[in-house]
Amino acid sequence: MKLSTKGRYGLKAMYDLAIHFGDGPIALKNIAERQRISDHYLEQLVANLRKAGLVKSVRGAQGGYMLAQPPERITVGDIIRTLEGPLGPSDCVLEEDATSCENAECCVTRVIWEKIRISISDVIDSITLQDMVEDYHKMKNKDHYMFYI
Amino acid sequence: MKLSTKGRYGLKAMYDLAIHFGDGPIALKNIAERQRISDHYLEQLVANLRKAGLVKSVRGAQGGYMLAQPPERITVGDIIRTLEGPLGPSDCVLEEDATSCENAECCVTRVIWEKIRISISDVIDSITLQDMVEDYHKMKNKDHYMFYI
DNA sequence: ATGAATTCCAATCATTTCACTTGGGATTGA
DNA sequence: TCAATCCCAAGTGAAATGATTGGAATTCAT
Repeated sequence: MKLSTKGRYGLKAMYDLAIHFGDGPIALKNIAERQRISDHYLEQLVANLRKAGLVKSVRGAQGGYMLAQPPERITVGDIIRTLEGPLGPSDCVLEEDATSCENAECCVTRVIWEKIRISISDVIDSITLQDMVEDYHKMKNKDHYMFYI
Repeated sequence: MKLSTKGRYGLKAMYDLAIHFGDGPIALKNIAERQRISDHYLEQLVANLRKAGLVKSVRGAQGGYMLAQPPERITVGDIIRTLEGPLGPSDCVLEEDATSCENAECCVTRVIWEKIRISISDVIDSITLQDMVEDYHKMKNKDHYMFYI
């Protein structure tokens, strides 16, 4: 019941881009260093985020990535779903493409999985990158010697 | 972000035992047939549930398993945690043995994982096997030709 | 113009996890 | 006594995970 590194690294990278929103393109190498992620691996994740329209890229020297929309318009759910696929603790309750089960109508355990799925969705859909940026600024004020992560 | 079959099959089996609570020992073979699970695989799961004190066994012919406590005293969370280990979308927020991260204090993404973990716990800790048995009886009344799953 | 920095793309790979299966031994009721 | 059951340990094939490798294309700075 864990998220894979795709979702975890991906959110870190998007958070990093949100902190630097408006600063022009940010090179993947810098994000990978700050967040301590293999840059080649991060590249694969960001490729998916780009295809999903969440980031845009600038090629060539001094190129990099930036959020395709302002931080308040991108939710944690947008990012996690892009990288992990449709959510749900069981295939029979996935947000999309739920595996049809002939007994879905009378499956008592299914009701549980659905509740879990909804509770997770509620959390991730209610948090935007802007919320995270604000958390960052609060933390920065408390302990001014710490850099964000 | 899925539960493994351990948690899913395990909950089905415990639900089956809850339906038959008070009927004496239920053979694993019967549970496996009704729930359409490999019986040898289920055996491994039930072994863990027994070690955790959630079921008790009767050996020999006409033996089987039964809930060690009444259905209202066993939660979905008890079962899932026994079979899947401590919950959490990331190692850094596991219910037990959270991997200590030197930056935990100032990690903004960690806050998200914690919220997800709590929302899942809230769901699974609030549902008992008795709740599921009641769901079963409601469904049975609606469509009396259907057996539970 | 050139070259360094960067994104883009495709393939490969080692390890781990998953979901079982296999093969038996121990216990007990009929 | 034997069939049914629980108990136990090990093995296994397939898939997923989390990368690494190697290079092509693009662009800015000089």
